Amino acid sequence: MTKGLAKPSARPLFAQIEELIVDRVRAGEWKPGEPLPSESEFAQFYGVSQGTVRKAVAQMAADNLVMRFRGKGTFVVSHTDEREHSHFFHIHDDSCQKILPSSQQISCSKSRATPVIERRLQVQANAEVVVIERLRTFAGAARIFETIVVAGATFPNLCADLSESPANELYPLYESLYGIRVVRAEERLKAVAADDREAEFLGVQPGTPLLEIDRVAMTYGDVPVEWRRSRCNTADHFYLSLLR
Amino acid sequence: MTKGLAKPSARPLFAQIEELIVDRVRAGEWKPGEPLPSESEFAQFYGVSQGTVRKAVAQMAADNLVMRFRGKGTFVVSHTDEREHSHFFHIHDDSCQKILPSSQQISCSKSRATPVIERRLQVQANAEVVVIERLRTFAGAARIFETIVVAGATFPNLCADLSESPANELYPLYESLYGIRVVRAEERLKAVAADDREAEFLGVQPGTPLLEIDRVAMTYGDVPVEWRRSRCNTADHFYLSLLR
DNA sequence: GAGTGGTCTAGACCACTGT
DNA sequence: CAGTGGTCTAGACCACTCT
Repeated sequence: MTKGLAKPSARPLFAQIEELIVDRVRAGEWKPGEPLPSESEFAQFYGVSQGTVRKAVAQMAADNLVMRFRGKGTFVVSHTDEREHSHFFHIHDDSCQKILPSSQQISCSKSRATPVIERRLQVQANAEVVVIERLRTFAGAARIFETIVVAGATFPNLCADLSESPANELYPLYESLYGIRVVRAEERLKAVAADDREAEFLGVQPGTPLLEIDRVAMTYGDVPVEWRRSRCNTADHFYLSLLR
Repeated sequence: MTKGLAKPSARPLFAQIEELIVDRVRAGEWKPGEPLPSESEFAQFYGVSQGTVRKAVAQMAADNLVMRFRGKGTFVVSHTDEREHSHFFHIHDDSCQKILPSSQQISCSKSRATPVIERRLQVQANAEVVVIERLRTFAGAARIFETIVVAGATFPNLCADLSESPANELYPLYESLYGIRVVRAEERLKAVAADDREAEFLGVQPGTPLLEIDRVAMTYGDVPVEWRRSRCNTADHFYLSLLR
């Protein structure tokens, strides 16, 4: 009957509603795992039809920000969820089974951002950062040497937190201890030669080809959270990429 | 008012309509680049509401089977489209520009399927296949050595076709000459050492780390069409993978 | 102006989960 | 049972394209 908010805006109503709800999720109004208000509640609150709210929330579900269950409700996704474990991990073994590696920490220390880190993490020149080195193992064999860098300002006590409760997966920890949810990532893949240190940790000859995965993980609004460089021995494994 | 087809089926109506329309596209009722009937025509034809057709066709658009333009209509996508060029090509240079390589054919010949080809291309043991070798060049430098295998039964005259009209991109050619549309692909990435032949073509030392991309390209219904192994010198380039 | 896809509404019915 | 999300319908209006 009436157009509702009747804004002369170019953006569709459902996209505006989506943005409003995403902002509230982002602000922590509902924590990971908690239910959002129902469609009808949102519709009443924003003065739009239920169909418009549905389209907004459906888009959030497609973006993996929320999960919907018929008869139960809509819930903020959490890296703590079983099904979210290893969401960004794409290594499979040669028989095409998805791998769940264990992690062993080599070091954790504070340092200063190098130029490449400044650019990829979008931090100030010479900013304080936390650097973690880890070795990841599948089926008893060390396969990945991993260097992880996060901003010290954002994760002030990460090394202490990790020594208190060693974590196999870091993203659930970022979420539970620092309230930061990784929602997307960009990975750049190259083939490189193992240097001496990597070769020793991975038990291969220096110069052995390794698959380098250079990842920037981002939270809402494409804000970088973590830079990670994984060097993988892909003798018995591969990185799976599905294109449509 | 009425439920329409009123099937007691578990699958939603829109999904059934989608399947019916996809089957017709697949059968070639509308060729790549041609317009589909309008939403209202489909709605009348199938005896469902326009909204249900909309949902079906929207899903096809999300799967990249069709493209929709307001005021114009819905069109079967074609690899001949400008914007579909290099749709499955994910190599960028280190300044993050997407690369459009040129291709130089090294060889094209008929051969017999090896066990790995049988499995990946899902052809009979010892089936006739066409094997193409190509060298791909960016900015004057050879960067990718590529081996391509397709079923001989499906592409009987491919070598002759290629010598007649050398093609930089093969998928538009599969589509225009054989009516086969590649709609999705699975890529497996590894780091490998260059063998002597690859090293010579790529101008590197044997043993140099190369990024291997092992791709199976598929048409409708996940039927394999082509197997391709690309070995890339990633000294100045990377493979981009976006995770959400 | 007629036809296209895109948005928005309002209401009905369904399947499912909780109590 | 009331409440949730999921499907389907019917109709209105809009922005855009072609003729």
